[in-house]
Amino acid sequence: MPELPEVETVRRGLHRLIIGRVVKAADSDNPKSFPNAKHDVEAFLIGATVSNVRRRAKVLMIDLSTDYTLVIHLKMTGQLVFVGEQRFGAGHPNDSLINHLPDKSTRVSLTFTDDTKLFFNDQRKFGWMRLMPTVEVPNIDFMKKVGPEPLEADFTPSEFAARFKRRAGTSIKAALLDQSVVAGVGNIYADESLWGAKIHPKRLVRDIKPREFALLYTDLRAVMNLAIDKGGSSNQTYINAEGEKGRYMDFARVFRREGQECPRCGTVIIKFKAAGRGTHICPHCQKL
DNA sequence: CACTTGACCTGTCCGC
DNA sequence: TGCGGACAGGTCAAGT
Repeated sequence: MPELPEVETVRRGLHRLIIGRVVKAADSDNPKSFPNAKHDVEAFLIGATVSNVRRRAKVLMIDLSTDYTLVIHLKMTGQLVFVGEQRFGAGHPNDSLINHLPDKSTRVSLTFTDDTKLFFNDQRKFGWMRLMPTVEVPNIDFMKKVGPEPLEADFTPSEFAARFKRRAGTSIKAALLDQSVVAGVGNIYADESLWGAKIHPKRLVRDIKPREFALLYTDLRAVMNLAIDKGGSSNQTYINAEGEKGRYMDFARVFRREGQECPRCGTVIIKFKAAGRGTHICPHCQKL
């Protein structure tokens, strides 16, 4: 699923819903989804109070009163869904998304002392949840190499352009997807921002002009901020912490719009493979 | 080092 | 209706 805007949407929901709740039980059916030793879970998760919910790149961190943290990566199909005091009534839009939980994709279930629950669902099992000391989180390999947060106020256009230097020989799309260049960009917002900046995804980084980097910086931030505002993109499986879909796909300009007209010039949008991923462009606006 | 490709999984959709 | 293959919001460990 989830790129920065989707993970941020989940974070905001969890921040509102689970802080202060106390963990009573933790169950998992899949060691790869939750590879923690039982004695650690019993010592540092059971009985712990949720103190904060943070995000770095596409990684979520649920901080606990025990100075341990649940670190979570949703990868392609992960969901974190809170089921509260009352479930939705039959006929409610979220009814079918939440009321059946847990289901066959549930990898981890947390139960709080008030009997509310947090489910980690993940159809493809790529995602994971790990319990570790809070001070150790910055030392995991991913955190050490991940690039800056693109939406931070102090992230400048010149820093953005400079981060690409190391990837001069690859395509701009591959570089955008590289989490060590800039944090949080995935396939949807790579395509959307490259369309905004009128850059063909297969162009080499070394051939991108400073003026084009400036446009890409501006559009990437605009697209991600809009996506957060719309609650993310629900292309297939993504839902937020309350089981709701995001609405950014209603605003998408090229992603998954092959065969439809470019909203800027009317040329038919095409799809092909770039950087190993399905890629969408306007062939008139984005020339190689 | 920098770059590309396959692997990790399950489910769905599309063409025959 | 069945079956094979391609494909799906992401990283990694390998290979060159």
